[in-house]
This record gives sequence, structure tokens and C-alpha cells, in this order.
Amino acid sequence: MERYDHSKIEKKWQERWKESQLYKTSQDPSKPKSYVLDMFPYPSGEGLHVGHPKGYIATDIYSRFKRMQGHNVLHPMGWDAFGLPAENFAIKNKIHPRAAVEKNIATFKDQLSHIGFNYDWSREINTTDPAYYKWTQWIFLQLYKKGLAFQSNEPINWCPSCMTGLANEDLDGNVCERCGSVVEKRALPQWVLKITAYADRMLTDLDALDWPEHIKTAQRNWIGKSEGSEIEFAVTGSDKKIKVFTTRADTLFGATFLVLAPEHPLIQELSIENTAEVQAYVAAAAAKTEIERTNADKEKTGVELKGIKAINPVSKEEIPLFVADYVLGEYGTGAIMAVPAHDERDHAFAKKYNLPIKDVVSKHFIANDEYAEKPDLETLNRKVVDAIIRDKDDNFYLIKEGSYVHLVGGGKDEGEDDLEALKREVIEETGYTDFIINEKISSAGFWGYRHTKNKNQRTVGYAYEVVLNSLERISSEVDEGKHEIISVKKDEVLKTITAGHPHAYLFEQYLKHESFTDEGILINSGEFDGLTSEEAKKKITEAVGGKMTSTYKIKDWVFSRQRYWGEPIPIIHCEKDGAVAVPDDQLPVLLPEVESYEPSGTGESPLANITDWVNTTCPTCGGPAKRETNTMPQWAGSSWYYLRFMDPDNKEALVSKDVEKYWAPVDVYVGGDHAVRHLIYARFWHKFLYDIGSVSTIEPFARLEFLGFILAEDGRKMSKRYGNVINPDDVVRTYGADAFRTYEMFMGPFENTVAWSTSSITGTARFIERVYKIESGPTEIKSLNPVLHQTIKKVTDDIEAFKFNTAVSQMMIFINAVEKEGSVGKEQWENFLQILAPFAPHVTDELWEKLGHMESIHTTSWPTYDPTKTVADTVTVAIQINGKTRATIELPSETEKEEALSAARSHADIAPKLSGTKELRAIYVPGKIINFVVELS
RNA sequence: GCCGGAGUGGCGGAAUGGUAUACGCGCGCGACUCAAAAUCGCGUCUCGCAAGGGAUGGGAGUUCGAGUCUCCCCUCCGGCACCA
Repeated sequence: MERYDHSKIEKKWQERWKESQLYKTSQDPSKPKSYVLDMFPYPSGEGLHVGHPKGYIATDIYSRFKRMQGHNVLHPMGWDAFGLPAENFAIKNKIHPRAAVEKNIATFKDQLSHIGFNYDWSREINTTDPAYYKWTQWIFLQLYKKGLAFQSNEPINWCPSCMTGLANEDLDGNVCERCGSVVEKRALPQWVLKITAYADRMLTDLDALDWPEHIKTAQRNWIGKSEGSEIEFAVTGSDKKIKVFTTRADTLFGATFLVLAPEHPLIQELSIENTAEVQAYVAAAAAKTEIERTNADKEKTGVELKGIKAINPVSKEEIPLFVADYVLGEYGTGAIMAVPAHDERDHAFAKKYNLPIKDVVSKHFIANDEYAEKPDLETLNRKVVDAIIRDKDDNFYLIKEGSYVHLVGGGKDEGEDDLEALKREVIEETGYTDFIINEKISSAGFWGYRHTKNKNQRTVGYAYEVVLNSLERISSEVDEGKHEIISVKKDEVLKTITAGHPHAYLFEQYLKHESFTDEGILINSGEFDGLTSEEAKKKITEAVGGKMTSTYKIKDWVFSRQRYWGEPIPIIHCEKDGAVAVPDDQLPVLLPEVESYEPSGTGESPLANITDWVNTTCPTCGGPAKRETNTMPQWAGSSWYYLRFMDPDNKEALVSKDVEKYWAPVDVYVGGDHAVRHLIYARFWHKFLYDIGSVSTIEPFARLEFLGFILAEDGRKMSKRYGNVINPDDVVRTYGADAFRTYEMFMGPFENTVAWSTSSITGTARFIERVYKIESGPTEIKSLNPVLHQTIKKVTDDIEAFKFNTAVSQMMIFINAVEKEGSVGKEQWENFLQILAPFAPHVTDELWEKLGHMESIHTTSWPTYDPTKTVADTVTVAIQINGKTRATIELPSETEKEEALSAARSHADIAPKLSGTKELRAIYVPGKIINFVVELS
């Protein structure tokens, strides 16, 4: 047979598929449907590199597979072409964005055409086509009519280089995700979409989606729901109340001060003594960049609001108020109750400004059963104090050695306070008298149970650091022989204390110097003492008249851009009627064709200068009015495009209800990147469209497969800048589209990021050549049946699971077996070609034709496998002795246990090793292993 | 710091709790060739002449048997991060 001329054969089939409209989709209710979608590309000026088609190859394989399984398949392609990248490209090349987009699309389409995809191009869409963006504008107006699109003057992120406002999602930390410039805060009139109204539903509905866990997690993080309470604090000498949000209402007794964000409006309203100082701080905070504000490592600063106090609603204590920029104005209520004992940030602030720290939660200490409450015993309350005693120079620590090894200390007597009890215990137990007691170990309380004297000893304990001034001793319990006192080095203390004893925990807290931020059991909290944190959150919130509520990190979507290349926002501003929606019959509001479209940088869109376009009449009153000049962000068109593919030419609606009911939802959605932004925006719009009855499902994408990128051979990102771009055109020319497709699927797991390797692609190129050279004969080769049926099974299962790399391996194994056998039966060969067809559509259609078929292989039915044929007649079974493999044996696959065991026992390599041993048991796993567990004598 | 994922040959990677390293690349040797390329064959974790031993980031555990399950630790990647 002649050498495989991939260029000629691939061209032949690509033309033939096009002529026969092989991939045109129609609605056919008799068949199950499959909607298989790629994230449609942004046609940049750089053209495709080999990384782009990876996902398209996967969906191509999957959709061909589904079609062969008898599904009616929707597999379309289109272009996401509004937005900054196209506009910047056009400015740089001094052409109009529309011309740039047309040119880039033509390049992309040409590149794609060589790879042999089965897109239904009759459904191609382009977000910059007025017939398309009419409906993008229509959706915006529905949002506006429901109050979910509104105007705002709040400060937003402004990119000084792109000269436009940005959404939170457009930031990479504190810089513009596109150009890397540090963003500024700027107050501009903006259109904002109320995505927060859907935050809770977007969170809840994630659970049911068949999406990768890391994407769901990224979305959960982004939405950032936290459940807590809103509690009001009264202010002395004022009828104003300060509302705080907290997730830890259980710590309310420990709230020793209150902190307002610099942006908090009440700062301007309260009458305070040090107005000048406070205003200076507020102004300084406003001037700081986001980075300076939000760096958690920097030292906390703040200013007290003098002359007023807040009242802790549960303890009724008067507590000071501060303004500090570690509290964010845009999150929660912009004010917090500070609990320094149980929050690290508040703790740092309290230390700096010398504010009281009050422990109100203690660790619930249950290291083992010994410290758990026994329900059948009576419970006694017991309070203890413990001493971490060291010498002045930190050379040694004193530890008490009795039935347990632990710290010095003991129970408090009636009427004693901590310090009195501690002093008494130290003297009694050690005999040292000259010492100072340092402050309490921060939050080193514990609450647990012991069971002495047949009672639960419910114990709350604290530790204090005690430093010895001199080593002179008086007679003590040591001298009475009650216990020993030993001195150990600091790093030996934890090892010395009896394992699991609460004192080990106390000492750890002592070493860490951290506040206790976990939940536990309430102390110093009046009637709430003894409750768990969880119980106390509700009860304390209720007791002070607060309410349980949630707050979210996600912010509303800043939706206007001060740039030319986007959908005009279809609003008309009239002096009399305000913002008026453009009537449906006047949609689309066309983007005017202009010579100059560079951004102005003034915060106004370049459209503002086109007076002919801007000046219009009010649809309501007919008087003079002006058009809104901001445009929509790049992410508008891609938030609903998957719906338009279902019904691309509909002039009455964005999608007809019947058509939508048939195709929705997208069954498999494939792409990379966009873990948050696009997938959040599209889910938001979809849920809104569901609410207004335009779509029938609550989620747009039932299953999401996330693809790993392809890096350049040097391990870096593929980019013109590095000169390491591999163009798929070159690869296809050299190795053929089939080899290219198969290689990209074989590179590794679909979701892995892997570096391109030009030497490795020879492997799949050889594979395609070997397939081409194999000649089938009329006679079925029975010995090939197990591997053939295993291969059909594995390829079927693997395509469904997007495990393309192992599907390719298995097909290679089959080809190796055929070559070893020297021949293959025609029907066996046909089955193999059919399962290879989605991967290598050209060579398989060619071979299919050579076998005498008139129809394309891609219209045939997917082969089924016979489970009984996937098992070989004989199998290799490993024989192990005590879990170590000592030999293998060929056995008929149906062999029974006793038969298998006796065959193994008499195996030439095994028999000698078993002699003189005592067999304890024997395990037989048919087709896998025999394991003799023996006692060596 | 919190959350998610992952650590297996020179490389990409494979392995329903059952012979670890399939498949491919690379490399070595051989065949064909004047020669090279292409192609084909054989070999390729490690120590050991062998018998045998040791290896799936490290340490413990469960099991007849662990890359796979459990616990602790380390490293890398991704997301979020002064979010109360």
C-alpha cells in the first residue's frame, strides 16, 4: 500500500463533508438531543496557536461520538468580538475595529477549517452583529425594567491605561487584568447590574451541577457568603445607632470597642470632640490605594472618636469607638464590634491602643474519653488556675510530677480571685515565695470534664505566667512527699506533660501568643455561660434584638465602559422623564460608524462627541433628549450566546420557547479560564431569563469540562512576545490533522496543563500511518476478539468521561495486537475504524470508503461490545506468598478456587517455597491473584 | 491564613484495594542502506553474578495484600484573602 498522503486525503474529506452538509443540525424530536458547546473564541489578532484547538478537538470527538450513538447533536461555533482587545488591536493597526474583527475572524476560521471539525456553520453567530446585539440590548432593558440595572455614582475601579471603569471581576488583585495597571477609585456615573440579588441562588444551585470541584469552589469563594448577625449598638448622647455585622455573636460580651470604616456615613453625623483629627484620618484613608488599604501585614492604625461611647447591648458597658481603615466600608455594614480576645485583627489593634481584652469563649477540651462528660454522673463546677513557672532567664520551667505530670496549680477556694488562688497554690506546691505573676495567657481557658469521685468535674481553667525572682524556698508539699517538682527546659515541657492533658494545650497557647479564634464554650458571659458558641450565636442575637442574616463578598456588576467598541446601552436621557428605555421596536441601537473612536480618558465615552447620534428625542414625551453614551463590557454578549445558537435567525425573540425547550440546557460545556467571570455572569443572566420566562432551566450548563492549557516547549505561556508560538497550520501541514488531533488528546489528562512536544507528536503520527497500512482479511481472527471488545468498551467509557488519553492508549494497544497477529478480520477492523473515527475523522472515512462503503463512516452507528468477549479464555494469575509475588500461572478464566489453589501449590516455583510452612489461609481473586498466607517454621 | 487539587521512570503519564511503571516520547543495541532519513526488531526503575532485596514526596496505621483507604507532616499548582 502507498504511503499515507495526509494533505491530499484530509482535503478530500473536508470538501466532501462540506458539500454533503454532513453536520447540519435540525430539530428531530424522535432522537435524544445533545448540545455540545465550546466557549466561543475571542478572535484576537495573533491567530490560533496549538493550545486553542484542544477544547475544540474534545468537543468534536464528543459530538461525533454522540451522533454515532444516535443523538441529534447541536455543535455550533461563533465569535465573541466586542471589547477592549479588538479595539486596542484596531487602534494599534490604525484600522476600524469592525474591519479588524472581520479580518481576525477570517483568519481563525481558516485555521479551524484545516483541523476537520464538524461544526454546523449555518448557525455561526457574532456578538458584534446588530442582529445579535439587538437581543443583548433587549436583555439589558428587561433587567432595567425589573430594577436590576440601575445608575450609580459610587466610586468604582478605574483603569488609567484602558481609560475605562471596570467591574470587580476585571481585576487581578489590585491591577487591571488586561493591562496590569494599578487601578484607581473614581466616582463616575455608572450603570450597575444587581448580580447580588442572585448571589444566594447562584450559590445554592452550584451543588447540583456536574462541574469540576475547583470551579465550584472558586465560585463559592467569589460569592463569599457568610452567615452571621446584625446587632445594633446605641451611642451615648445621640439617638443614632450603629449597626454591625458579625459571624460571632457568641463573643458579644467580649466586644470591648467598636470600629467604623472611614467611609461610614455616621462619622460625619456624630458629634465628636476631635473632629479635625478624625477628618484627617478619613481623608488620608481615601487617598490610599487599594493595595495600601488592604495589605493585612501592615500595622493597624485608627483614631478614637472622642466624647462619645457605644453601649454594648448585652453587657451594657460603655465602650470606645474608633475609625480604622482595617474595616472596609463596602463589606457587611461597614462597622464591626471588636472582640480582641477572639479575633487576631482586633487583638493587634487592642494591643496597640491599650484596649481591654476580655475572654468570653474557652476551648472545649475533649482530647479523649477522659475529658468527655458522662451522662450518668452528677456534674460539679470547678474553677482552677494554673501557673507556668519559669526562672528569670528562661533557663527552666517547673513541672509537677504526681499521678499525672502537669503544671503547678489547683482549684480556687471560696471567695478567692485568680491571683490570690494562684499565689497560694504556687507557694503550697513548690515552696517558692518570691515571684511575680504576669498577665493571663491570652485566651488559654479550657472547659472540660474529669471524672473523679464519681462525678463529672466540669472545669474552667486559666494559666498565668509566673516568674521567679529568687530560688529561695520554704517547706512545701514537696517536702511532705505529696509530689515532685522538676525543672525542664522550655522545649521539653510539652514532651514532659502527660499526653492529652489540658495543660499541654495551655502551654501550647503560651508558646503561640495567639488569640483563641475557634468556637468553644462561653465564659464570662452571664446567663449564657456554658452554652456552645453555636447555641449562643442565636440566643445572644435574639436577646439584644438583632437578626440572623447573611452577607456576601460579591459586588454588583459595574456594567458601563467608557469605550467605543461595545454594545450601546439602550437608554435615552430626557430632562423631563429621566432615563427612558429605548422602545423594543427601535432596537437595536446601532453603534455609529465613526472615524475616531479613541478613548477620551475624561470618564466620558468617545460616543459622547458624536452629536448627531447623541441628540435624539425622548420616546415618552417627544422632547429633546440625549442617548446614553457608555457601552457594555466585553462580557455582555457571551452571557447568553449559547441560547442564540439554538435559534440563530429568530427575529421575534432571542430564542423561541419551543426550540429552547428542545435543546436546553447545554449538556457539555468545554473551556478553560473564566472560572469565575464568564461563568458567573452567564449564570446570573440565565437565572434572570428564567425568572422572566425566556428560558426553561435554572442553570445554563449542566456539565462543565475544564481544559488544561498547552504551554510552549520551553514551559512558558505561548506568546508572540516569547517567540515560542506553535501554529496549528504548520503542525497540520507536517503531520496531518488526524495526528494533530490524536496527539492533543493523548498528551495527558484533559484537565492537565502540559507543555507541547514536537518530538512526541511523531508517536501519534506513526500510529495513524500504521492504521492506514493495515489490511483486513475476510476471516475473523478469534484471538483478537478480547482486545477488540475491551477496546470498544474502554473507548466508549473514556470518551463519555473525557478521558481521551487512555482511549488513545487502548487503541494503540489494539493496533499493536493486530500487527503481532499479522491480520485482522474485516468486521473486526470496521469496528475499530468506527471507534477511531471521532479522533481521526479523515483517515477513517478514507479507509471506510476503501472497504467498499458508500456512506460516510460518521453516519454509522457506534459499535457495541459483548461483555462476554472482553474476557480472554485463559488469564495470567499472580501467585503470592505472604503478599509477595513469587510466580505467575496461566489458568482458564473460569477456574474455581480449589482447582486454582492446587494448581498454584504444585507450581514448580511455588511448591518448594511452601514446603515446611504452615498455611494459615489462601486468598483467590479470579483472574488476578492467589495469595498464600503462611507461617514460616 | 482559609478553601480546592496534585506529588509515580530521563519526560508526558497508566493502574474497580490484587503482578506498580500500561501507552507514547526519549535513549541504547541490531536489521535494512554506500550513507543518512524513514521503517522494523530487541532492550530500557534500581541494587545484586545470582538467589533475592528496595522503590509511587516523608512518617505512622487499617488489610492476607496499599500508588489507591485513615491520620500526621513536607512540597508544588490553582482560587480567595484585614471579608469581621
